[in-house]
Amino acid sequence: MAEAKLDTQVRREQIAEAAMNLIAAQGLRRMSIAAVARRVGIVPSGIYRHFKNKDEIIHAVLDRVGRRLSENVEAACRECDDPLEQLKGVLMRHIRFIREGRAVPRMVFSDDAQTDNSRLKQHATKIFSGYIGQVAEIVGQGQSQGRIRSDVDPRTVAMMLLGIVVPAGIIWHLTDGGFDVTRHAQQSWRLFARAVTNNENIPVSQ
Amino acid sequence: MAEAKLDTQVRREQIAEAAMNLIAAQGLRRMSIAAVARRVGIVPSGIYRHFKNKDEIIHAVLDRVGRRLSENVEAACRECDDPLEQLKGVLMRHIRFIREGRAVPRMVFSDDAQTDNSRLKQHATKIFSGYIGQVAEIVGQGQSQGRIRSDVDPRTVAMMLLGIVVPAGIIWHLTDGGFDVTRHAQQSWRLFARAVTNNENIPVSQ
DNA sequence: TGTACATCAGTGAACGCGCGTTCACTGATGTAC
DNA sequence: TGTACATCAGTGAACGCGCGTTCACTGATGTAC
Repeated sequence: MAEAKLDTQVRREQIAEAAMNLIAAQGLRRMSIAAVARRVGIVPSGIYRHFKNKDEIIHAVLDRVGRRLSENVEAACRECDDPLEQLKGVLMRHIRFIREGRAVPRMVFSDDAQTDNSRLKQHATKIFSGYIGQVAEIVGQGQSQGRIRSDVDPRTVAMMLLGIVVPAGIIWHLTDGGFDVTRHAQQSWRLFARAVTNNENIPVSQ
Repeated sequence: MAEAKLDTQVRREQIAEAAMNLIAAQGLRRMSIAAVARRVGIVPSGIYRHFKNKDEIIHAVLDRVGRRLSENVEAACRECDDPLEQLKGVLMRHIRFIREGRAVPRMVFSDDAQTDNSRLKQHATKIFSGYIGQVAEIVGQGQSQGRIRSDVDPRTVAMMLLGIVVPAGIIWHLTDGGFDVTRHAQQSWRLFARAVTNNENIPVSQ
């Protein structure tokens, strides 16, 4: 093959990216060293020039997922000022990830991550609760602006928003895309907005 | 070992039960033929007297899970007449499953079930949407009784109820039980009830 | 500018492990006579 | 009631496969002189 030699920093990026895409498309189980190597254009053993073992690759993927989720929230916040609209932005962006097959839910649910390695579990927990924390912050702002009811825990609200996404993503995957996640998100959003806003305020978006 | 010989009907039950418990406790990945055999008190190859292959065992487990979820809904319906209270009953029972480590979420999310075998995916979808359908029926009754808003799709409401359970279950597993799912369910229920009830009606339970 | 050398990304053969599954067998159980 | 036989649950050795990982190697790249 005589593949071009590339710097290990570049390869690490490529490998993590390939691994993430494989997990999104086929699940953690199918993310084998061989499959990742093939995508990168390298021989399996070559992977070990850049990562100590498979777990390290998964950690790298988790970092990427965390970064992507974080960017999601930041983009939604930049888009507008109203916290409620920002929450809707986060929701719809996440839904778009699912629709584009770029969501990595199996990551967190996967057996491997859950039973074997407690370091992976810890890392996944960190990513997960980091995301919830960011969303909860928006909720908190909405509360101090009087836009969102103050008698609820921001983190509970954040998790409920995630609760719209997760089961929808599962069905979407199970039915190979044969489920209208966008419609579901819009319908759920109406309910969600009604639940969290002060009764006085009618939510801006339908 | 000279294990006592038992009828194949009995063994099938035992095997499916053992497999389900293994999946609930350790995930589908760890549910190996060897592990199931050990629990049943049989040699691995003995399993094949009662099931054609591993997939058939998973199908049997899916049937069990479906039956269990169904019983859950029926029990909640028997308990009281108010549809809203019934929904809360379904929610809290599901939460109890999680707390007792008897929930089998990884089943549905698992990589194997999702990528490889489309028959398993179909079966999982059937179980999943069957459950949602049952809950949606309660919602429909609530709507015709004027207890629940009529401007929402019953299935969307059902999925939202599930949306309270699923992410909570994930965190519960990731943190080895270090997350108060009951508290989360109660908090979420308040929001949920506020969203789905007619504004006129104040929900019965706090 | 040209040569000698160190660095290090990529190679391919080989390993050990766990797992699902097969197969010829054993021996207990229940039925036919 | 007692014996002969068919049935079939349980056994253990063996298999092939995929996978993660190791290791001695090759050869391109970039630096020192």
